[in-house]
Amino acid sequence: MKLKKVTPSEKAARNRWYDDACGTALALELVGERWSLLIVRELLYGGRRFSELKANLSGISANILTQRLEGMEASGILVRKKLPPPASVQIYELTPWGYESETAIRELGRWAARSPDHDTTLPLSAASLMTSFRTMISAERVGDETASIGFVFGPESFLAQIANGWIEIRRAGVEGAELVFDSDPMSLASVVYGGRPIADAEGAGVLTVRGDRALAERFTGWFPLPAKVEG
Amino acid sequence: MKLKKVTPSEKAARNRWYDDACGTALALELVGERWSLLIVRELLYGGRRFSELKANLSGISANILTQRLEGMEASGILVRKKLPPPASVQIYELTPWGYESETAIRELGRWAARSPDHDTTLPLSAASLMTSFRTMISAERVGDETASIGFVFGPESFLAQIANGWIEIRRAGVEGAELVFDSDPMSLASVVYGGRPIADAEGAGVLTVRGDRALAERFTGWFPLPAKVEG
DNA sequence: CTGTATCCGTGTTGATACTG
DNA sequence: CAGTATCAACACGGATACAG
Repeated sequence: MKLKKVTPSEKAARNRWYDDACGTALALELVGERWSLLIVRELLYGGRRFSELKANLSGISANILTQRLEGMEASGILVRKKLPPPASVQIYELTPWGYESETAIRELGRWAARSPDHDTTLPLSAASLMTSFRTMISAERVGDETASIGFVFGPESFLAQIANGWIEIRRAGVEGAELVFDSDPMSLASVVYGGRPIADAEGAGVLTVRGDRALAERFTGWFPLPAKVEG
Repeated sequence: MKLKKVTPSEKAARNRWYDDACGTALALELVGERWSLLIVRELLYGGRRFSELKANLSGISANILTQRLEGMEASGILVRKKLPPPASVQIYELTPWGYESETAIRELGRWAARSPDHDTTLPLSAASLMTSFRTMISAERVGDETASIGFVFGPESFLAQIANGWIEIRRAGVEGAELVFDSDPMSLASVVYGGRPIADAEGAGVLTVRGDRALAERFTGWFPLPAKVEG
């Protein structure tokens, strides 16, 4: 008789455990495997399809992505959904509890941004950049300004609402925004975090500004990077 | 001619990278390997020796502990120190930036504590328990109380200062504390998080209370666990 | 076209035994 | 006590083949 085949989910279930009541240890069991937390990051602004995830996680292979999605579905971090016809496509979406991991994701990023090894010139996904805005925004610098700002990155678009020194972001059309950046994530990052002047990026043809240009200039100063540790 | 030998640190240096400017991705490169963040957790209250780390990280093997300590030393998260004679022992201690990771560690723990898989009856190190107190303390429940509370776990002891609804903890002798718990981490956890009455734990001989007994009773109510998600 | 399963080479991880 | 050496098991990622 053939030995019972071990399915991937069974393998995941008996994965190594830290056997530790500490919540941090459990967090590492839940999302500590390679790629897991970056997948969650990509889902922070709404459900995504398999191929979108794969495209935004440069270097991940399809089988690993499948494994991670299975594992995190089993843990209750995300769910598979079938969009109603005529779309009828399958997407992966965070559960409400899955969305709650954003704070931890941001705190990890805030901490690591001070590393001597942090390199802001590397590629960046749209979701990373949006999350970095939510992490790095300085309430002091924003002051009492309110604004509605759109971001277009090829097929993806986001709408940000600035209020009370804070920024809320969701995937949405940019209609009605006072200001719209049309760019790619890396180029916008080079302006906001790399100090590149907007005019240079526009001149290089990698960024377009529509709407309130003065607001655009102010916006780029709202996200100070923390001082790096001596490295 | 012989090929150049690859040293461990060189190996670590060319470790797989996510190639992502996102701070969270960098954090995962820095402390995302198995055990790394738990080692940091053990160091949060001061430098520890190799053997103390190994003893408190149940299941880690010596070679892995060595690798992780090397890697995190290279990343600037911790340093090796030789204590002056007559101690003359070597300890590993977080750098100031390493200590800053505590916020992220706590947020991961806070998030995972809501998992259906969270099991508060598993073993726990003293550092985990102290960190969980710092994570879970409810300012509302503490109110305006101030107190000095000691914890003795065999050879380890900690001193906590309660003020402004918050708790600061350091390794120190418990002399002068208004209240001292003498126990082991799991037993104290069963009282604070498991609802076990202090009297039962004392009756079972796993916990001793010295000092302000009424304060001890109040203390056990200051750390509400978040509601679990339906699992 | 969108995923999912399987094979395979390689590198990482961990248990045990061992050394200064 | 503080690690190293060795070796087996597993995880990763790429390619490819398959399924809805």
